[in-house]
Amino acid sequence: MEAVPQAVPLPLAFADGVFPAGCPSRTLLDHITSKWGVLILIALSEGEQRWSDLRRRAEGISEKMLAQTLKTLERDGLIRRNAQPVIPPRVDYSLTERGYELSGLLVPLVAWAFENAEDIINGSR
Amino acid sequence: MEAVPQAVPLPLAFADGVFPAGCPSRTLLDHITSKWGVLILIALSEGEQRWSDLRRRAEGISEKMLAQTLKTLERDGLIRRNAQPVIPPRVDYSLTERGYELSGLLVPLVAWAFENAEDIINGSR
DNA sequence: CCACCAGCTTACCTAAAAGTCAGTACCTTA
DNA sequence: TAAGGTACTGACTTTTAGGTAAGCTGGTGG
Repeated sequence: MEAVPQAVPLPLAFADGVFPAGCPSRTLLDHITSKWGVLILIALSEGEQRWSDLRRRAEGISEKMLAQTLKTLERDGLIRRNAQPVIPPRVDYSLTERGYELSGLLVPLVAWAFENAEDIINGSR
Repeated sequence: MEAVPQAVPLPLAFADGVFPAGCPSRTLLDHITSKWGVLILIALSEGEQRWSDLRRRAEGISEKMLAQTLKTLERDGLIRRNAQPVIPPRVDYSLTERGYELSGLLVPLVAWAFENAEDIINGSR
């Protein structure tokens, strides 16, 4: 690895961007970077899944938080809820276009975290 | 925009990845996706900055949370603290290589959030 | 006739995150 | 002599996220 650059080359328009308090992007960021929000979005990036699949996939999530997180993401237009009127009930969740766009950015981030986590958290600097 | 794909084409190795509870990546993810963690990392992606700059940049942050967030990110090896022994004190913060790597993934995410936030949060679906 | 499945909702409670505010050190400028 | 800038720390309180556990629906299998 080469020297660490002191300024980022990425096209930034954050001059007065995300930083102001009360900016809507703060809220949106809170939703998608919430403890379970990321996991759900990542899980759905692998394709449509039903309630019980998600519950199993996002290990440790409670039903309450699953419901809450799904509602928030649906309200934000990131995921789609498809309830089939069958008995026993069957509800499928999937990403919307917008959610898919987002997950494209989220997946590399989570992958990076996954790769670096052990080194970082359990010492071995 | 075309049809929404049902499965993501990205190379995923999450089969038994981030999802297990107690996995270190959950902790790391919590650090970097914390309310202020993202903002600080993004701010530093624009280059080295001192304490008071960051305080102004991440509008609304308290001194306590700034200190706490900086410490966590430093412990994770994502940022570097450079204290000069001058009076009045001067402390500069910058990204490490690892932090720079991460910010490369974070910046597009935040940019996306910034662009989509208004639409999403204030209706106008 | 009872229990069970899936997909929730609700009420209640705890723990963790974050805010408030005061204080500290040291020197400079008014 | 007093106020102010910089980079903090610590005590205390509030807010919010999250966990636990129970209940509901309405057919179906035992």
